[in-house]
Amino acid sequence: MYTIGKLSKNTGVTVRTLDYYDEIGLLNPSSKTEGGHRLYSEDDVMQLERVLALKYMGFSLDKIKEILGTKALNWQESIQQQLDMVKREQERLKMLEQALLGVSYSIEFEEEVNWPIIYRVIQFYHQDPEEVFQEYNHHLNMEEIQKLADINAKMTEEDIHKWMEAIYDIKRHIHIDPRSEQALELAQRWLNQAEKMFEGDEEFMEDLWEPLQDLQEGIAFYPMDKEVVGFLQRVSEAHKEAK
Amino acid sequence: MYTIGKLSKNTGVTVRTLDYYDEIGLLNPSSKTEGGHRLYSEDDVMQLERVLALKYMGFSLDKIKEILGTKALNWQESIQQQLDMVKREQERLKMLEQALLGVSYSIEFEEEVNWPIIYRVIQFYHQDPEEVFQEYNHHLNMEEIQKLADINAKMTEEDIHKWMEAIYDIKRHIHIDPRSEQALELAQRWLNQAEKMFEGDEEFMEDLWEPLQDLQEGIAFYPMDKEVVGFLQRVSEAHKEAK
DNA sequence: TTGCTCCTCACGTCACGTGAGGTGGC
DNA sequence: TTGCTCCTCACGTCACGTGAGGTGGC
Repeated sequence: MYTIGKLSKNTGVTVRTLDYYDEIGLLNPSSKTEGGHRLYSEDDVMQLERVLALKYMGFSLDKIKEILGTKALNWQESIQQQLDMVKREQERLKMLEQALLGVSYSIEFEEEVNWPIIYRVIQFYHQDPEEVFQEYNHHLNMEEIQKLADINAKMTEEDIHKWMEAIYDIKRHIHIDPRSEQALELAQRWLNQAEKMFEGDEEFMEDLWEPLQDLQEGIAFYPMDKEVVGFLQRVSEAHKEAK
Repeated sequence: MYTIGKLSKNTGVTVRTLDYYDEIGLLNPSSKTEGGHRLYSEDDVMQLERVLALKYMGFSLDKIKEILGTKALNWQESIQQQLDMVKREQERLKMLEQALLGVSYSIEFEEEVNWPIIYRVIQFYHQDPEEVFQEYNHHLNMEEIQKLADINAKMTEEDIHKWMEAIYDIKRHIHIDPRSEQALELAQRWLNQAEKMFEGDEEFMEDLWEPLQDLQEGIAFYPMDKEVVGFLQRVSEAHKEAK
């Protein structure tokens, strides 16, 4: 038999927590002293261990009560629900991370806080992953949109950084002579990063080039915009002529 | 000027939420009617948009109030803090996911809920990722422990499933003749999966073989245990002799 | 004037933390 | 008997949701 204090010390759970579990009927001590002090048996300790295990698995106390109270419970179903929740949360965090990185890099490259850009980044990541690219649905079929979403999801921190760096560099030199060495270099750097992200799938990149042209206030491929697309086209044409 | 209802409709934020933001001083309407109804200006709308953007980035309302109230705020620092939080949370979810999968597969293969195994899985994932493998620190150096932790972190759902399947199959046939075809097949299946997880780094696998031998009640490489290690050794020796 | 909108309380949420003021147990 | 442990309230947390009961505005 353990007093509440002993049990607390042995398990690392606070007295208040045990008190609360008693209050909500999750773990009632199997006996009490005459004075009303709680006494926990070995079975109670086992029950507590089960509670803690389920808590670690992310179940709510209500759900734990249900799970431990039901004999023929469908464990696999409960676990599957938890797994679904974990996966949704992981996706949400992934988007949040990309949004934060996007905002961070935009501040880094622009050297000031640009609210419209923050809104665009947020909007971009706020939607459902697949909805983001729906604006291309005039040009691309579902399979291609899925491919785009996958590429986006796979972008690492470094990818996002390099991608934004390349584009901001172009924005800073948007008016230079497209036939110059520097212009070619800027375009080349952009292309290298694009190829890395698209894993060398040049065919798909070419398919995307057309929709990019009438990218209006499109926010996909942030921070690409019409100016940058225009620059890349000028350089590309200048390069073709030179050959 | 917008009434609270109009603003609510335009932004999708509930009236109660705007009411609350007024209450905590996060967004006070810039004017009121004689009767006390709130009137929001265009500037107020802008402020609300900023609040929503920051909220999406995961900041608390208190923190948002601080960010929007300070002129020369260190944005990068705040964003970095958020990113750190996101990363910690992602790690936690990754461990939670692996623990849930471990429990799910243990129920699937054992066809019943085995609490001791659940505790072991939970304990295994409950620790800090690198602490988990500290029990090998007599045999491995820090670099190798890090390598082990990396391999563990990279295990996909399918890896966990196949790994556990291979081991449970061995447990079910633990007493068969190590020279039999079936024993060789079981060992081979285990080896294939191990090689896949270790990305063919056979040298490292051999370094691990020794510590595995005196795996006491070790919980790493769950659900490996001494019995399984013994089986694999018997098969390996029988195979060498046969050659 | 009649709806509709808006107002201000006020309680509930989830899993406890943090006291307060009083008593049990060795 | 003296500390220490334990007891039962009771408020606070975070960002609102959900009423209740009453008034403003076109």
